[in-house]
Amino acid sequence: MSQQTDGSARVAAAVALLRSRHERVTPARLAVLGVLDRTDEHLGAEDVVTRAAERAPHVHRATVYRALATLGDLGLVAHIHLGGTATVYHLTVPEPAAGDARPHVHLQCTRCGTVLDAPADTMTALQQRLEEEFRFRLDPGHSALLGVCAPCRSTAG
Amino acid sequence: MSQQTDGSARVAAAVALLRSRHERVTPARLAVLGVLDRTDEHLGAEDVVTRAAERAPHVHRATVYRALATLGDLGLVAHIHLGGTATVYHLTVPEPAAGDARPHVHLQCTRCGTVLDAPADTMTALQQRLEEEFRFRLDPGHSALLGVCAPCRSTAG
DNA sequence: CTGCTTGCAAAGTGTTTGCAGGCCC
DNA sequence: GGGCCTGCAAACACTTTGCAAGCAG
Repeated sequence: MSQQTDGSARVAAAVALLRSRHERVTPARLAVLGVLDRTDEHLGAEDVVTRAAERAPHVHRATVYRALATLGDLGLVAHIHLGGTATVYHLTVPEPAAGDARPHVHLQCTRCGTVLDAPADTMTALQQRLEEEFRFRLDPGHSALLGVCAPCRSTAG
Repeated sequence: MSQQTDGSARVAAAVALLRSRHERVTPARLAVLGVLDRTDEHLGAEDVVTRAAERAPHVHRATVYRALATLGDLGLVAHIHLGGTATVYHLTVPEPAAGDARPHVHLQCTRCGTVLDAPADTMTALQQRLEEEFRFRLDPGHSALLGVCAPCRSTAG
């Protein structure tokens, strides 16, 4: 495994933000950031715990949960609710340059559990409508949209 | 037990459907149906447990969960995922006459937890789009849309 | 040094399961 | 009666909390 440096641009930016907020940069937090930076898939808290343990020796479950909460409050990490039950986390790229990696929408099949990614603009219209009609600021990527995927529809639909 | 209005049209219809499927009509199931029929709010499993206990003496937690699962499989009860964590249940009116009470969309504020109801057609366009582009059959009411409500936006946003 | 963070373990939620007995049909 | 349904308790997965010790700043 090319243990790519923790010096990833994203991690570096995250650390910078932590410092600017006078938040401590600890091994546990670095491990969590590193884990999230290293994958493009969505990891559950438990997955983060497991992978973080590979990076830092004794990161405890509770510590990871606390780190995820803290980083979440700082806006460095965001979570998505899949299936209405599972919560998965991902890094919200804080790179000044990067054009704000707009989170895509998640479509989850209630039959097979598969998660499809739809472009962010899929919900733009809805977002504007909710804004106008209800003054409700929709967070498009915060929860997955549930339904049945194509394969499952033909299987027994 | 002389219970008020268990003779609700909806409960009666539900019972009829249970019988037609050769499913047993038990006190516990009747209690669950009665509880759900009696309110228009969305109840969590635990709420159903509590209220069901008032109707039937010793309905156990596990029994309520099993009843909700069974009734769900039969299409008599549906659940919605709020906030991505809480699951709430409601009766899906099986009355032949009723024009299929299409469930409305739920908008939940991640700050104050309030749940707003938006008309079902709010997501019609999105639904069609997902259908065409991904062959994904969206279930509009299955999970709440998360975001920030008007009051909370002005409060600190 | 100061006190935010961590580790650990235990307590909490919310939901599910194995069994023996009970009740619907 | 037969077999599904229930009650009970324990198992479960996930997340949170109380403390004392540890380390960042």
